[in-house]
Amino acid sequence: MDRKDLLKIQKTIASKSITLDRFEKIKIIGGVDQAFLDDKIISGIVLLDYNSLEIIDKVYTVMDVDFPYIPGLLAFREAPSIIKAYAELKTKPDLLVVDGCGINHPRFAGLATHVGVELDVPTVGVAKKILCGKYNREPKEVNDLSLISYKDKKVGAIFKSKKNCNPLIIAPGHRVSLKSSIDIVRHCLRGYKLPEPTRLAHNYVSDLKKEL
DNA sequence: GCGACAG
DNA sequence: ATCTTGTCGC
Repeated sequence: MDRKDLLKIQKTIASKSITLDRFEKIKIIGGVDQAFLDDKIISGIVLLDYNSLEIIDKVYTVMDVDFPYIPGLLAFREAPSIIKAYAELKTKPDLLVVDGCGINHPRFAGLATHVGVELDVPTVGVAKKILCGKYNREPKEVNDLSLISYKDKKVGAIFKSKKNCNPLIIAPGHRVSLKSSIDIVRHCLRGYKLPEPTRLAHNYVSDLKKEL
């Protein structure tokens, strides 16, 4: 498959993505992240109780990396491993927080959207850097935000989650509105820059990496 | 043409 | 993402 085929796949993914709230009341939320070890990719998913944000369960998978990192095509590198890890879960979360872009992507099909559509699961994307789009004001005060537009569409928000930390980029992945995406991430903050699902998933895979 | 560019 | 100690600043 050449680049053209991959872009076509992303356009199909984008056409299937939904930016409306199509999820059940959240009781269990999941966070997913990746770590790399040589030519292996480790995906870890952590399930948390949405109210207490306490860990309920964790699963992980290890796969061979078969695609390079190319901005805009991250999903082809990381989604297969995330999907495999998701299949290992006995209990499925009501929504998954993915580290990376959602619809705030050149073709509106970032990693969170890609995974959400392929699994038909509600997802929110949380990235640390902006891939595309523009916003009017840099949020400086904690809890402040500015909406991100791309090709005349509101695709996400740049949000100041913690003092002295760079703002987060929040966007709908699939089956979640922009407003809910922001509310959910806010709910999951516990004094750290990253929301608990993603933060704990990151700690999980980095710990696994040491043990393996 | 030039620069930017999730993890 | 990853390689890595100390260090500046809240």
